[in-house]
Amino acid sequence: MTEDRKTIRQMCEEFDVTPRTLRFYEAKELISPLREGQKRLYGKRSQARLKLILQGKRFGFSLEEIRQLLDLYYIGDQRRTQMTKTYDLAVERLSAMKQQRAELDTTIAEFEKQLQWGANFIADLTAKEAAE
Amino acid sequence: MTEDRKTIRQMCEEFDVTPRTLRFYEAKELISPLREGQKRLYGKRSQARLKLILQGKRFGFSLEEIRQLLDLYYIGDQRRTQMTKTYDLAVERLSAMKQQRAELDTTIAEFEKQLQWGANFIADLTAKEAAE
DNA sequence: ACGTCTCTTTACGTTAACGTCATGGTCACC
DNA sequence: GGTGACCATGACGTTAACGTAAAGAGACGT
Repeated sequence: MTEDRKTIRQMCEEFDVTPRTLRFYEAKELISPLREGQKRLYGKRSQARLKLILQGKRFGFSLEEIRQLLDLYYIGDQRRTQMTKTYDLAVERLSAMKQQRAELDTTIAEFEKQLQWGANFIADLTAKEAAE
Repeated sequence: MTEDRKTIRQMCEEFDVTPRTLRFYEAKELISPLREGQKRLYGKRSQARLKLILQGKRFGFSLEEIRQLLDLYYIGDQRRTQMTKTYDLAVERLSAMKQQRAELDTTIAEFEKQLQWGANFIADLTAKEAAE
């Protein structure tokens, strides 16, 4: 028993979110912390899920999409049909991510070229003004 | 004169957006089409900008951020101070994008591992049921 | 007992990025 | 000269993802 249950405040500091955010995620059934009386206690599982949620957000997934992805990580005892559906969804998502990475690659490349051009432009401006 | 001014409807079809979206972008000063009487006419510049806007959106930039980035592409006659500021902003953004790509890479990797695990899990389930 | 934290729930407010009418002008076509 | 088709400008509605304020319970120090 690794005894690492954290209060809401501890969670907020560790993951840099507000209490409201955590309660919001709970309302959306993304996390389900334990209760000690009234107070929420976030165990290991909740912490791991929150980490995944924040990861997902950084890649532009909506909370609803993230909720579905979480099912992949925490399967448990579902029926296979349901699982397969989730799995298929994940496969799609993965290919979307690869597609996105490809686009990101070319965008970065173009962007770097553009930046180089911008740098030259600024250099030109500076030269001109020095010459006056 | 390449005479490729398009109406709002033509733009919508070509870029798969609604008229409302184009007017909205205009209100936010992201595009400024010409006018023929009352009607909007989108020239080459507007088309190029729209393309960039949609690109930016796919990478999670907000419209406001995109507006700033567009200044980098269409500089014109600004003062150097302003330019340099914009340039610096772009450099930051580029490094953010590279960072994002790195994260994306590891996420894809983890995700693939997880998917493999999920596939095995499903396979197990199937085997069990077949055995019953 | 009192004040002060930290937690709780409930509920209304906010921002971005449009969607969705409602209303009205203009032009070609029949 | 009416009737669509396409355009315009308001102006109000919508969704996601929280923010923020109100009101109250429980534990703790003095």
